[in-house]
Amino acid sequence: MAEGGESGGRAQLVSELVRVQDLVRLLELQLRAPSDAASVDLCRQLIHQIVALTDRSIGMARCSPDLTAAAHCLLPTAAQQQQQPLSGAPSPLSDAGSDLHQPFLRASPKKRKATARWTSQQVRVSAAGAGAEGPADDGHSWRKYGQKDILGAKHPRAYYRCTHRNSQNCPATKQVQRTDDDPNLFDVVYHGDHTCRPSAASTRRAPHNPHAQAALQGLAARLTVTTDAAIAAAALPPMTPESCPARSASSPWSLASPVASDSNGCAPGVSPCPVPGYADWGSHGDLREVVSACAAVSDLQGLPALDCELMPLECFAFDQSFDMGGAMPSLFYP
DNA sequence: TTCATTTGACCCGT
DNA sequence: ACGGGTCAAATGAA
Repeated sequence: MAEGGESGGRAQLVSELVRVQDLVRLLELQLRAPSDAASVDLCRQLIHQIVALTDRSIGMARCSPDLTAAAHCLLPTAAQQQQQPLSGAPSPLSDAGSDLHQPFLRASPKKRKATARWTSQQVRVSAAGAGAEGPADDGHSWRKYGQKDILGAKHPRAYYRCTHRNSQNCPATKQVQRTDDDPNLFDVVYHGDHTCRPSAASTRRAPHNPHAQAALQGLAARLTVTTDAAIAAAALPPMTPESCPARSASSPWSLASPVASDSNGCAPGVSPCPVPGYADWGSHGDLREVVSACAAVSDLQGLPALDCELMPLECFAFDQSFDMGGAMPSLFYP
């Protein structure tokens, strides 16, 4: 993206968010260490700092004149979210978003056997650390049951269902599609919740598995949690280059952080990695989602004596009661 | 032998 | 008719 001149406010906001990112990396490092009371305390301190910084960033974003327009575009009220139709998605990618979500947001399922009560969550996942064939393992075992070429999309969409669908009637499915603009990125749409029991999940990891950390790293550095409401927001009529000049017209999607800190040979250490995509953070939506990832981590703060090292990825679930009005997409600990 | 993947056909909503 | 989602037979890998 070619933003001509970045305002001081935005630069300051980005600076704040860079600090947030550094704190998240510190948190990641801390989570790698053997967890004891001291490390848990340190994690909590880091989380407090992250929360404080994100609060400041949000305040800056709301006060910054050149971001408020974008904020109006991207932060609809909860009432708006409920009222806005999901039409008008501009790209094949957003097609995956809007079209796929309609059956789940609207009462009537579009496809046969579609479950109207299903929820859906979208994430954009970097595949840099997981090979070119697909995004990293998300902790569940999936079985591919189909693949389709999607109109207007360069890459086919793969359909997966939970391996335990038959044995445990687990309704979870996901769709994975490589993004058009970046082959290293995958749009993953999760439908339904896993009802399969952990004990029966043959591919479950041992307690000290890297995926637990990958989950947190993903939150902080690789994943963009995009709720239905956010997708709806992305498809809002006001989201036009005219009315939303600060926003990139390329895609309603955004990558939480361009830094694949654990996958590009760039150690997720204290020293910050180069951030090649920062200049591309052209929208408040992008910034907001970075904040979201941080806030998701901060949600862990309230956990009693959370042993992050031992926490399995499956402990996370998307907070479906997420309120776009004032909160952020978050993960909760069931 | 079992399980996962591939892929063409089918179903269903628009 | 078209496009997206699912089914199920064929195939391959462990």
